[in-house]
Amino acid sequence: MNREKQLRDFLLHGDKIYMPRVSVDCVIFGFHEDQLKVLLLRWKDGRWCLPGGFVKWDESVDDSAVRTLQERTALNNIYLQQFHTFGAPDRERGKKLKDIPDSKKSWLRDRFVSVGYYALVEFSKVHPLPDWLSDECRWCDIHKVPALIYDHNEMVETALEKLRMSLNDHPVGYNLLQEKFTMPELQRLYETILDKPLDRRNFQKKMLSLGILERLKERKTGGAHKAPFLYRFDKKKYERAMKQGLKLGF
Amino acid sequence: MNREKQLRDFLLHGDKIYMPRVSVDCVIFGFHEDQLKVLLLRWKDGRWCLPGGFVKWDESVDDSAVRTLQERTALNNIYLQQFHTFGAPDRERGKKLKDIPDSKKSWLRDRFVSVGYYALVEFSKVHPLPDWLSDECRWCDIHKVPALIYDHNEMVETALEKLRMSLNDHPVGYNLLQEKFTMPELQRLYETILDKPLDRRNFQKKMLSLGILERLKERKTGGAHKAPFLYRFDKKKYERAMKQGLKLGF
DNA sequence: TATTCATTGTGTTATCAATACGCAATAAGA
DNA sequence: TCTTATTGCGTATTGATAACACAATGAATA
Repeated sequence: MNREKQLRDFLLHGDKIYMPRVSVDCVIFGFHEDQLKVLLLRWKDGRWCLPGGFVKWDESVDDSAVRTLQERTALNNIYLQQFHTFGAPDRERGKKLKDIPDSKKSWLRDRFVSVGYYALVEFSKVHPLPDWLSDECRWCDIHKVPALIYDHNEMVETALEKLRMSLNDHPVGYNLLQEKFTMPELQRLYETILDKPLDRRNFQKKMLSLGILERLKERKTGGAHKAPFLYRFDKKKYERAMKQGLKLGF
Repeated sequence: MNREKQLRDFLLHGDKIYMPRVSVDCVIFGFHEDQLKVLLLRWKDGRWCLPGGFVKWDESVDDSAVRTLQERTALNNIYLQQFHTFGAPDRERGKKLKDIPDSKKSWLRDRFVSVGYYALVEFSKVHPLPDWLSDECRWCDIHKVPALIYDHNEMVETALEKLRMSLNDHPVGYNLLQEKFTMPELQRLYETILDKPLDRRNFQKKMLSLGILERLKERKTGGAHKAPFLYRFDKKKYERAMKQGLKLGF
């Protein structure tokens, strides 16, 4: 079988391409139907995990995260942020490599330290792709993440905390929403990330006061009530405001 | 010579104790004479670097940072914070291992990824100790850091940025100052870290409003002017306030 | 067609925090 | 004793945040 040969070759000779002891894992956030989502992989043995990968000898750790992201989402120019490195000695304890011949000689045998990144992507543009070890790659509601391998649940938690903290300096809506969006949509994004309700009117006031939004003439029709305006980020004003550092203060 | 044998043994067999490819570097901050300081090492070849070390096979990356700290400062219970991982493929380019026999076989040969930590210590309690590769371990003013090896200058910059950002959530004075201190001393600490002047009266008002300081009956005499009160942190109130998250807002 | 209803857009007011100062008290030196 | 730089405490002003009122709208319903 071809895949078996591929796996065996990876186990025994992967260290010619990849640096041992260091890996990368990505918490990829998306926003859909008023819910914050993360992208998960299901291994052939049924267990769930975060998208991740290894670092090539001649590439930076950051670049290996970019590569992982591209391979799983088919997206370029992704907003990516290193958030923490996980280095417990037993973090990969488990049945890794079990039943695989020659695994004792593999470069994967001993412990790995993993550098965690989180990414913000536009949900509708993503086409999730499983890797060659996985059967499935799909979005999962942030509140319904199943048990993941190793310390990956902790990674999701930590990534969400860091995302929350960066909320005051980085208008994450720019990366998570579609180009055109309504004020209620933007508000629900913030409410979902912060996990608390915000006053509708004060939220709108604060967002508009930042001067980074452009109101379009269109409205979003089709809803059952008053049609809200559509907005988009004004890229120039957005970047000018970012340099001076936003202060949202939620 | 004994030291040469020790070095050779470390180069050839260190990987029995230490995990290759991953290292740890520490930016150790202290505060003395109104200046923020970092602890630096001078190698036998004259170059300066940050205190760092390697990760034992059975210890966590965090623990290896704690061990490094203890070995350089002879302190326990140090406030330590992982702040970034540095993983450029050429970050150790230079004359590492040059002129050392058998270096081609060493586990140190290829690239390392380094996990950066910063520490806050009480200057007066530290007894800087060089490691076995260094001649000297001493404090250096944050504004006068010389050229350091590899990417260590970038590490200092990044650590300072992160320290600044954490200033609003963590009253760093608790870790950097002596037990008893005056309000002007606390203010100058903040001014040094933020690199900007603060209004004396508003600073005092805000600090006292946090309710984590205890004013002592003593005053600090000996100065050329009005004797300021001495304060210390009220540990219970301090920790209670920390759980709810301080908001300093400088 | 008129009515109902949930939702949106735009205010106003009250409260709290941050900033900019004024001034008396004080310790050391002249 | 007087001067000087500094400390402790206080107030006025400004600005931001939080709480709430109300008219406008678009679809569903009677």
